[in-house]
Amino acid sequence: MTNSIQFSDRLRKQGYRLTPQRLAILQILIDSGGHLSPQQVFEQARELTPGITEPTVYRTLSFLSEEGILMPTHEASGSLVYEVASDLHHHLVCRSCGESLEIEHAALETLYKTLRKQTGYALDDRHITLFGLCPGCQGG
Amino acid sequence: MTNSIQFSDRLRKQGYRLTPQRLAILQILIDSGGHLSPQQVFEQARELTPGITEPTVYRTLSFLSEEGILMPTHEASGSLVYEVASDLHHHLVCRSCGESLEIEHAALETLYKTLRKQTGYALDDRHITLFGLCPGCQGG
DNA sequence: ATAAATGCAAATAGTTTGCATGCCC
DNA sequence: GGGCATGCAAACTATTTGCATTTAT
Repeated sequence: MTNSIQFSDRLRKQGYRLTPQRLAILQILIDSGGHLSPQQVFEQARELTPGITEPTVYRTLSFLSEEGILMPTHEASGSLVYEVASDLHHHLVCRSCGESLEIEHAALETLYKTLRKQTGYALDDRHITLFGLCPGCQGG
Repeated sequence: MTNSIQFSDRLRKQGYRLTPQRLAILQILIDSGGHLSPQQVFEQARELTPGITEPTVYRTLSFLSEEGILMPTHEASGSLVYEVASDLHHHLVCRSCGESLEIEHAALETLYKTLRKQTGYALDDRHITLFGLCPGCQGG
């Protein structure tokens, strides 16, 4: 259901332009179905729009994030990745094989509430990446 | 109770050397009582051991982390910080004023167990930084 | 004495900025 | 046509590496 067309009018109405570079970058993130680093996006974008440069990729990723179309996230490893902003969800990543899994925000709701009571802090992280070992990698 | 002397013998026995730079960096982290970035450590270290260089700070932070004396952590902002490795705990940071709070690992145990059941993943993050608004910053 | 750690300099990786040109609307 | 977006080049920041020298043991 997710496609780039639905963003077209929205952006145009705000006076922004739909360039091939922007569409390519958005399409790449949509097709990936997950999160990609700026460098990964750059490499894939070169195939769709030869001649595209890194600054454009970085600027576009920031732009689309400001528009709420993408969501930037820092993984625990410190690396920055982007993904299409959709429903609130978080990630589980296997330290061993790198496999990752989406988890619903509901899974964290309990923790948020508990901490709210204990500390008064109102947590608002919209995306957290948690690390561990997937079932397949736990075998001694 | 935490001081650098307890690490001395341990390191020496492994054939490592106790240099003024290493002791200074460790002391800085101990005194800070929290987490510091490599740059912050560097700035403070220059006062204790003039002439110290950035590569030394980076190498020492890595070294002490490998020895299990320090714990490196990536905050959600992507910046790398170090702190003295001690009991398992996590951090709550206020997005508005920056105030931070330690929370016990127990607070996350429930979440870990729930996710274990739901996904099979064995979570093992030993330090997570969560963001939100502290009580003082929640007021409209 | 000797191996480990430091300082210096330079390389590297990732990201950002300034500006003239190009192109979407 | 007008202004936003791009490409190019260069600057920047944080971090890492190589190597000769120093120094803790």
